[in-house]
Amino acid sequence: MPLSKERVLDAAVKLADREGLESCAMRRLADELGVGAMSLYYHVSSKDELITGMVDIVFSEIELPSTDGDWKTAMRQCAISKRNVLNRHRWAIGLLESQATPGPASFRVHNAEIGYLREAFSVEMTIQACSVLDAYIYGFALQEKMAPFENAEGAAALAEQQAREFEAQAEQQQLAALADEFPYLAEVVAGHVAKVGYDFTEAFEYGLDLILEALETRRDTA
Amino acid sequence: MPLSKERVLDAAVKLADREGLESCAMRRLADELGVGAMSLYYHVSSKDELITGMVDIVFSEIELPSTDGDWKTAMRQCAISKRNVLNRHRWAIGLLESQATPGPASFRVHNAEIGYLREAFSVEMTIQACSVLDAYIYGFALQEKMAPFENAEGAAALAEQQAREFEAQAEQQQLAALADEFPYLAEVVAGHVAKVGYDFTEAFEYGLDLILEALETRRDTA
DNA sequence: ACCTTACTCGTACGCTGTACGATTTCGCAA
DNA sequence: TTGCGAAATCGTACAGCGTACGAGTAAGGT
Repeated sequence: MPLSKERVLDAAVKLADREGLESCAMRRLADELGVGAMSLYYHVSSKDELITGMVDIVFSEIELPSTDGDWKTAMRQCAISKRNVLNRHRWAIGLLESQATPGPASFRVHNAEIGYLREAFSVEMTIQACSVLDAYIYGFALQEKMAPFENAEGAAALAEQQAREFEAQAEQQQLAALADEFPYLAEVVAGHVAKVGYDFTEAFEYGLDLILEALETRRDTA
Repeated sequence: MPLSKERVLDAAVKLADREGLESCAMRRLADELGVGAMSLYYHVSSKDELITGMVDIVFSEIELPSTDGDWKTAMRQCAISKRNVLNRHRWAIGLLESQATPGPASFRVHNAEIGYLREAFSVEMTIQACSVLDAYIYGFALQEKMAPFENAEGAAALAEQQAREFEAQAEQQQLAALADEFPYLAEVVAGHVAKVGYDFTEAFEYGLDLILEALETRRDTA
């Protein structure tokens, strides 16, 4: 099977998924493909182009619902799919919006989103809605990426474990001082997250619906 | 004036502001301070610690309003200050929330935000509100960072310029085909942004108020 | 048989972070 | 003043990075 741009990009995405973006070096990627390092440069002009291509693959995985339903459910599905894709490819989170030259898959997604919204909103309002929703989705994915746990149980477990260490350790004074200095934060972390945990999916959809409903209200009262 | 951790971090932040994070290499930073490269490692144990320190400086610049006023104006001011700080230090945008170990300034900010919200909301709702607002702010900053223009006039100028090239160039067919393929996107870009431009500050505050009002409504109807 | 084109890859260069050990500088006790 | 331990500085070296350059190979058309 010959090398090709597609094969290179696919391998790069898989490698980044598996071992992180920093492991996705040219020599390493070439090894993965059983090929010399410089061979990659025939199909990809630079590492920047490689990453641009990888990002566009990520965009292409976003599912765009048909234009049948109303704008709200369409945007909702779109947002949820976006978050899922971003969670499959966490390395892409800081890059999606920071690409100098967006690829075709990026155009496709934005065009579809604007299409859904234009059905119900003015051009000005469509731009605003797109901006707010996109910002929320990327920002949420960013938070999710850095969180040291995966789900509600994990969050509760981690918080509880830290509470245990809190009592057991000799650093107790320091941590107690910390809780003293930041009482509100301590209340939330120790008093709530440790008990019921934190469910990212639930939190995401709560905020998403909050924004969607607010947009609807703005439209009706405009 | 002797070297110190503070002096190193300050110089690093200034260098990153001026020439970008990628220019902030250890040797370069040492030159900036008129010092050998390895001298930095006496005050900072690794580049990671350097960056963690830089991020905490950024957090420390966020202005936290007094707890006198109501939660809404407090959170509004806080959000606006956050965006301003993030725009002064664009290199920090992808890093703020991706730090494994948040510094004290980060705790301080989150504690204050939670404090404002707890005055009006339940613990659960406070967590949600914090999550939504933070996600929006970081996401918006991310969009702003990658945009190839700075303000409304710039946006209009750029869009218009591209429209000119659109007609002038031999690539016309390609671009026309692009506009054909993505009609909604084309309408927004060519038909609106090119005319009235795009004002980031205005857009940011529109979305911010949208979310703040939605939170207020949720609280009152709960 | 020969040339062209498409493709692969070895070597080398300048950059990065940083481990290690030598060196310099400084404050304080004798 | 001298001497000594600690604090601070820095030169060298190494492994890794992206990639410029040019040599090498394989396949297809004449």
